[in-house]
Amino acid sequence: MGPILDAFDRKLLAEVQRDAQTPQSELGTRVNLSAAAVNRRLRRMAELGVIDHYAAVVAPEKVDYNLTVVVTVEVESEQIDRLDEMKRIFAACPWVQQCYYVAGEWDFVLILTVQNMEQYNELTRELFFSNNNVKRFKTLVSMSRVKVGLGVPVEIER
Amino acid sequence: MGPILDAFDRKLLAEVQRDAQTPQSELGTRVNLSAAAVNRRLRRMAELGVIDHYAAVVAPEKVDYNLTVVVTVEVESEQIDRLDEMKRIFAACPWVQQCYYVAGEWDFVLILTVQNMEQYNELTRELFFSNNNVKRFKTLVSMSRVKVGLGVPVEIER
DNA sequence: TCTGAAAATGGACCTTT
DNA sequence: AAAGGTCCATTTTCAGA
Repeated sequence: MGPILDAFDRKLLAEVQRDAQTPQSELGTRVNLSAAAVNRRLRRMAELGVIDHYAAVVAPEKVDYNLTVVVTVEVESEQIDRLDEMKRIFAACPWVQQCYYVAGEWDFVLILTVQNMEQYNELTRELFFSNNNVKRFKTLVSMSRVKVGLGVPVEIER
Repeated sequence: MGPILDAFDRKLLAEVQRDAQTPQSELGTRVNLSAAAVNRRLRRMAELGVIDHYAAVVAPEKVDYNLTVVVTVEVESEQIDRLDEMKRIFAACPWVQQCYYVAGEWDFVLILTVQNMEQYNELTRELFFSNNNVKRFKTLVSMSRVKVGLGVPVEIER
């Protein structure tokens, strides 16, 4: 599978990851391409799945979600179907923004966005205490969201 | 303080967090509002900063970024300016997608997106080993990104 | 809420390499 | 062929009545 993206594509990706509202004509002047070419390239990358989707990014604190919590979880059994069950539960929880199944000292890492500690306490009961496959979990309360994004550094060479 | 969002706003937010490309007319039929009303509400939320920005979401694996790593970091000194320096460094690193300053057993949690282990090794040298304020750090390699998003569960009641 | 203007997208078609 | 550019139709956004 050859390189799918050229330098134009990468520059465009960097731009639309930062701000997807920029008109294609403006993107064109920035990367030195006509608006039509920009349009074709963006469409192509969407079709390839390189661009998965476009999304509005909401500021949690503006909607009273002031608490971000990182939780590490160790499981009791690593049996496939029990793991799948946990993944399903975590993924389905609206307060769980991210869930990674990891190798290392822990089995899962979760990023939760909640309104307050009380809400988090409720969630711990729901997600961890009442789940008999959770051996232990550790809570790290975020005091500052230093950097928050999902971007991919497509234009970086190394 | 917090701007008031009604049920329409919340439903709209949920929609555009999922997919920001949906035409406002279509959003209108979904939430039972005219396209113009949808337009005004979205604009208002953008002005209030509730909607911070719009972004293209790139699929990392399609651009050869197949490795997600969660790193916990403990610092040597919690002196303000040394912490600020670290935050600055972490935030400036293109491979660092997220950085949380946390309370608990660790001081920082980082989410990194890299192409391979070799690249991660280089980064550990750059970010951790060569930083004399890093006391220790722990690496958790993601085997599966069970859920990945930045959404806020605005439409959930509790 | 409706109407219409302005802007942006996306296709047709031709040119360049 | 593959990709760019120009032009034009269609769709979408957005302001005024």
